[in-house]
Amino acid sequence: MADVARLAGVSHQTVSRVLNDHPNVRQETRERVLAAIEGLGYRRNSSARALVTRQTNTLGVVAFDTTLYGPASTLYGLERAAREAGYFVSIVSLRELTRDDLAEALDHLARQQVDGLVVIVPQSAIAVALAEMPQPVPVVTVEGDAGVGLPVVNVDQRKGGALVTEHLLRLGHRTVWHVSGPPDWLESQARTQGWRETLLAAGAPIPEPLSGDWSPRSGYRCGQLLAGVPDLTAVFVANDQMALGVVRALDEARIRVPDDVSVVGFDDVPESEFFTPPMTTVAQDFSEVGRKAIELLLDALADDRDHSAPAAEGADGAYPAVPPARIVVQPHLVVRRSSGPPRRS
Amino acid sequence: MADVARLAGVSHQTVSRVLNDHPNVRQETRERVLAAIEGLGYRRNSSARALVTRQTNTLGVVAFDTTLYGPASTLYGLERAAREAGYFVSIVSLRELTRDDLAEALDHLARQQVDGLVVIVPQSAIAVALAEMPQPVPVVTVEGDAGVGLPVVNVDQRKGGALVTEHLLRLGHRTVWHVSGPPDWLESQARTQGWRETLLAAGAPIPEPLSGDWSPRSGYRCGQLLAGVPDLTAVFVANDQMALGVVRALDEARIRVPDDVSVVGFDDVPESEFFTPPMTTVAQDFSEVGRKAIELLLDALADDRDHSAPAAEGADGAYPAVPPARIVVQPHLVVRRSSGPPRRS
DNA sequence: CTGAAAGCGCTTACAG
DNA sequence: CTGAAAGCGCTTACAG
Repeated sequence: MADVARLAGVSHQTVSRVLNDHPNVRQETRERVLAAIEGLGYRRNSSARALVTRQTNTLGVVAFDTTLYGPASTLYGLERAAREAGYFVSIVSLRELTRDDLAEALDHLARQQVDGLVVIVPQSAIAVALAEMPQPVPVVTVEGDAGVGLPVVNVDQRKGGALVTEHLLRLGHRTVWHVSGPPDWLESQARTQGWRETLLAAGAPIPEPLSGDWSPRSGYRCGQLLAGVPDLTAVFVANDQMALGVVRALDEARIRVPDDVSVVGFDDVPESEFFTPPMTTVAQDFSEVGRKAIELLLDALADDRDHSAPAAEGADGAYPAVPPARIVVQPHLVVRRSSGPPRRS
Repeated sequence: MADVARLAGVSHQTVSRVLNDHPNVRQETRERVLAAIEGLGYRRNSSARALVTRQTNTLGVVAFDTTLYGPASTLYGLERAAREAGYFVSIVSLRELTRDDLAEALDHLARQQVDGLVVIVPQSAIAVALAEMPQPVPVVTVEGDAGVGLPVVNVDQRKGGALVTEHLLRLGHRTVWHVSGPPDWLESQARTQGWRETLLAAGAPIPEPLSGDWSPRSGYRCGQLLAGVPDLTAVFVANDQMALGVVRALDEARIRVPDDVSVVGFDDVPESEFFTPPMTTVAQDFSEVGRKAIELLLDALADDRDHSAPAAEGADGAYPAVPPARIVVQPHLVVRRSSGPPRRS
């Protein structure tokens, strides 16, 4: 910066001014400085800047199992939105969904002095744990709505479960069986709730749901159980991977999809259109979720800056009690060949 | 830090010494300082530290399409290994695989002053472009071996292609058709090469390969073409997603897998075991790739520090010309039901 | 083994 | 519109 100042024939804080788009710089001076910057290939030292501004311009993301399509897509949306807003993104993937791992991740990111955090917290216990941890910086949660008072963006999973169930009922099925995800996952709970409520509203019998761990293998095991159910005509499986396993197990039991049994998944992974048969499923706009989360976080950061200015605060310095922001993204049903009317028996 | 020093009754650089595990601190002093740190919940300011040490302790990763299983898994391995080594990881996903996007990504990461970079460069043109760009910090490439002189870790894709082809020939197929990935992808080229060499060595006819873009849809289109090939008995498809599409298209043409035609994929995505039929494929240890890449990068960083010390350098300050490091991870064949002996016609 | 001093490269009131 | 000065919170020779 000193070099730039010298070459442009100004002081170094004038250089700083043009770098920060300060208004009080004469046009001609600005141009001279810009030329010097260009000529020297100068690049501002971000550490020095962070030291004085107390902002690192980096956002932390903590996620779980980013090899799955959903988290990976959300992460992609987050990264893209953050970068477009001029932020760096630092990521940590949890090995396990435990309180300790989460605490460690937050600690790691705090060490880096991120300006804000987005945490993907799929389990209720984890959402609660997160809410109880000290939060030195603004936090936005994704899929973490356990009513714990943190800002959240999520997909309306309950609606998704309802869409599937309505679809199957409308096709003429008397009821719909269900393979849920792990019971302690929020997404899993909401999808199951949507399914149950819809059956209830329709006066349809409500079978005992089976549950898997999202993996195709667990779906396969549930499928083997389902193959023994008399009168089975329709199954709602809580994700596409498990649905694939269910179809496989039914196939091995000589039960045809959709001729004998309709199977519907959830997520609309890119493969699902090419499963045998192509899978009816629910699409979620993960990128949108990522974008919205960053939007919310940037809003929170801006609020934070406003409030830290010693302006119109309450006497006790407390923030006005605004309810935490909530953004809900709507899913939609994608009908393919794995679902159809029940076979007349 | 001043607070800690005061509480411990020492100067602030003694605090710095215990923080940096400097040997010259009396045990008793160290303990007093540690206690003060604990008591105050003190955490070192990383920006200030980075400013003076010129190390941010963060590694940059640039990847393309991290929603795919391979890149997502590699990223996971990278992140985990980096964090275990005490590094932060900052990620940028390329929207498009172009020179401009790559340059922009590197610029972004340079702005953050990462200590080192791992770049996943699947296309030959991109590998070349990367090699030509100025590299202010050590770089390790993944799947980027275009002989451009950068350190690289990759999977032996050629071997993978050979494993598949040998497997099918051994089952008794006269030859093996091939659906490759995009021709400008290095992984694609290597898999095709392994296939071709194996057919050649066996004296088998070499059909003209089809090619897709890794998506299930493109596999589906190729499958429709293959359905019209007389004498078709075996196909090697360059990834599992496309293989899924191929199977779907064959199925629609009433061609049964594996009864009529054997199909083999590549990658061993978690779903492939539950496809209908379960897919024979090639497994790659993506986490291992990630770990090795970080290992290589950390080595390079250590070398860099050694060399920047004004020790035993050549007169011109040039580094000794060691060839760039290369790590090759071996893939292995996973045989499932989608491949079998040809039908006697 | 420990402390006083300088400096890393910026930004930010404060003057002019 | 522009500059001289202080300071952000560390580390690192340099003394003692």
